[in-house]
Amino acid sequence: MSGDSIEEENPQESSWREMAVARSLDPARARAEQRLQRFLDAAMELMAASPGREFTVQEVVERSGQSLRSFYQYFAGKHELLLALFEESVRSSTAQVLAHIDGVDDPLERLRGFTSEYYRICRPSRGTGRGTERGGAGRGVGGSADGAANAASAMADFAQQLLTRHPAEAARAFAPLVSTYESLLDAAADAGAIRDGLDHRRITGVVLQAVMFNSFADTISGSSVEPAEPSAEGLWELLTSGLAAAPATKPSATKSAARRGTPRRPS
Amino acid sequence: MSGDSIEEENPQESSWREMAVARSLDPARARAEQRLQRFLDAAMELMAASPGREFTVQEVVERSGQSLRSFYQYFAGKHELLLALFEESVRSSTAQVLAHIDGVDDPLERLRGFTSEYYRICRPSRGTGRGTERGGAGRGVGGSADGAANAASAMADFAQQLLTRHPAEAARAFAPLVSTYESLLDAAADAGAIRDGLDHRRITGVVLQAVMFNSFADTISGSSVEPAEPSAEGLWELLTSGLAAAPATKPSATKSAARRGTPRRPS
DNA sequence: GCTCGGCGAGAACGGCCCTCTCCTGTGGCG
DNA sequence: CGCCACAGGAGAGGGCCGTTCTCGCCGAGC
Repeated sequence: MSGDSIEEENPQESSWREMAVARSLDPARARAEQRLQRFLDAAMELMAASPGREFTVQEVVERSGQSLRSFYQYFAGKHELLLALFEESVRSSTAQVLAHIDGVDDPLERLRGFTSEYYRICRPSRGTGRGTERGGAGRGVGGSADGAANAASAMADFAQQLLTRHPAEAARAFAPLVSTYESLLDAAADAGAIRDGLDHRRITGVVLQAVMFNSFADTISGSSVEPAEPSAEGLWELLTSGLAAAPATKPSATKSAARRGTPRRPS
Repeated sequence: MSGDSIEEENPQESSWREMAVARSLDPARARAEQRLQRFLDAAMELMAASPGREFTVQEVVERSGQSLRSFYQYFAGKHELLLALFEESVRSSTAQVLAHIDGVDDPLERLRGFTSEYYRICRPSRGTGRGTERGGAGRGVGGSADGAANAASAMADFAQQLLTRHPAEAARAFAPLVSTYESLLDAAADAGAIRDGLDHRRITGVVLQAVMFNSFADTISGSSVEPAEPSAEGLWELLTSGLAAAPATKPSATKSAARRGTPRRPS
């Protein structure tokens, strides 16, 4: 371990040496990264093109205009491609949701905004709106933010698999989202907006899981795909107030939020 | 739709006709049901034997001592076998959980008992305790309750797939559990134990989903597989009380439950 | 005895992931 | 200008799996 010290030499000498090597390697690296990105883009396009369907490696290869051989040079297997896609999706979703609550100051409101926006993102076939069908491919490494966000719902499909079959990698992939949410919880707790004594890490897991897989709840309860919009509010309201009978000492803000959530379905 | 009325004839004539046909078919039907059950049992044994792993049709066929041909006579595909297994698992889980709260009277306590017991059932590798390795196969159709319950955790693995790929069937399979939970909610609401104005159907979906896939929450938050026991209480407590800052009118039970949840990890 | 339906055995097929080999285009070098 | 190294495309092939199909056995009824 830490065996690179074998090659240590004078700092300045090694520095220009590295520079030279880097200059020689840089184009190669750039090309490699672009090729890799082409695979990622192709996969994203496929997921966006027919959501719910599982693409095949062949399709990715064909769409990317590269070869199977190259694919397995860059990814140890299909699984790694999916993992990379998923990581990027989590990263970009986190960024998007953070941007959404950018101007908000109240910690509880920030928590609410984060939750409901993440809910919206994870909702299938209810993305940012635009299709991104033939979106530009081959940007730099960190460029395609909205494409990733759009595919976030399709990602949830894969998230299950990842969560059950490769928990460690899943945890790593979720890390940015988790730490973000946890710090939002911390801030809310510091402000006294939520109760004390909660295990924020665990709450984070429960909430994110519930939000991400909320569509399952609709399916389980048989309400198919209709409800669409209002359940973000409903979920948030359940999350904050719980089921317990109100002791009638709640501040009125809770009340009004609850009222908006459940307007006696006319069905 | 509703096209079976075409074959309607005189009631009495068709009745003895049916009787005769039934008498002729009955042994055949019995044999058929037993064969079918052998497939189901074999699949359950496989799931119990190596949880998490996905069995193959071949394995089921071999273990059941029957032939591939028979398999496809009884099931349109692997998918239908899984669906049958899943339906049975839901049924038996529902029964088991209902039995668990059998002597309880207080509606809120019944709700709590149902929730936490279902949580326990869905917890992976934390079944009723016994292994059921070479459990008896070939009972009647509705007999193998504990085997099904034990495999419930492995079922969750499949539940995801079913929920995303065949929502209608999934909803049908979940129906008994859903209606049971919903009626528990209704009872609790009638007793004033939970707030008014909640959409019980939707709450049912959300809660069942959260409980069933709670292990995902642990994975997401990175707490791996350690937490085991206490989170059933934690989840129930979150569910009833929510996140909102307590107005200091809660009974002290809430406090003590929360304390157990967050012992400041020494890592 | 002879046929006929149920069923086991298992070959065959197609789709998938992945590996491996062949071969071409390209760029550096004497 | 000829040569070599090598990245990368094309695609055949192997293994696994679900699914289908064919064959042959065996017991039951005419």
